Amino acid sequence: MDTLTIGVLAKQAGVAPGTLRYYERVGLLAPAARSLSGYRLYPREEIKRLRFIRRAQELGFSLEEVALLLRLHADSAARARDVKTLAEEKIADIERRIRDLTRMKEGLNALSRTCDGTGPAATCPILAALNADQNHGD
Amino acid sequence: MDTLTIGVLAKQAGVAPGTLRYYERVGLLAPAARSLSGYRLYPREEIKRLRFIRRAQELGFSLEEVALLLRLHADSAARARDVKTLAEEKIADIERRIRDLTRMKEGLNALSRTCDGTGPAATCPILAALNADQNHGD
DNA sequence: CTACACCTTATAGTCCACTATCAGGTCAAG
DNA sequence: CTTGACCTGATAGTGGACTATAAGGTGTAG
Repeated sequence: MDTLTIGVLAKQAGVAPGTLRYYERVGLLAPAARSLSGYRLYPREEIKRLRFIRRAQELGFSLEEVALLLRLHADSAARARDVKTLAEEKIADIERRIRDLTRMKEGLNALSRTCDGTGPAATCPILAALNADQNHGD
Repeated sequence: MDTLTIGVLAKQAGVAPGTLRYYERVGLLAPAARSLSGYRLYPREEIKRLRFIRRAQELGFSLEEVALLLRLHADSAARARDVKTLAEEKIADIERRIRDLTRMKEGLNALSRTCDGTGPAATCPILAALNADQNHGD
């Protein structure tokens, strides 16, 4: 037959069987057909959907957003504009996170440069800065 | 008296009272002294420790790492080198996260550029790319 | 016929840093 | 003496994406 059990599909997709059950529970995968004994039987092309999910995840989309992308994909009334908007919002979101991280990194770099890494921690300007009475930057 | 109740200290530190109880539970704050009726009574200088915690958090340190920094700060045998190493590891960690996010952003930008945002989603090259049989980049 | 690998569901746990809720005790003002 | 704002501890919930465990049923090779 041209159907896959959960373990086979999971292996092909590079995920755990439990992940597929989880995806079904949260509505990311449609409930699979069942064998007489209750085993899930997936059509071979379900691997495509799983690849879609993984790629979208790698681009930073949450599973909820992936589900929306999949709905847009299946909806003949959906507009390309909606997809592009999602992508652009995600880009903006990622840029915000990069800015936050960059700010942290710069703060750490500034502190790190003040410490020559010798002597007791009591003399470490990094700890001194964290412990200062006033605020450092503002 | 020169002690603060949990609500007053929390307000001065800009956190919720529950946060201070939580910090005590996880060992970030020493158990506070108690009034006869069991109220926590904090010395006024505890605000310094809370500021230390907040600053370190803003630099990207987890509470566990903050606890370590505080231990180094209190330990006369600790070396400045250890503090600097922590900072450098955190910088490297942040740089990794920035690289991951940058990769995502570039992937999204590449896809986003391919879509002119007109027409039905079925024609959207973003969805087409997510849905492709082969892998996009490799 | 018996291993053994697979499958099923339900439920709970993970990480992190809190936040919320509950049932009750305390303190100060009016 | 009551009201209301505070405090206490214990316990559970949040978000996100799973992972783990338990107790059982199934499929197949030897």
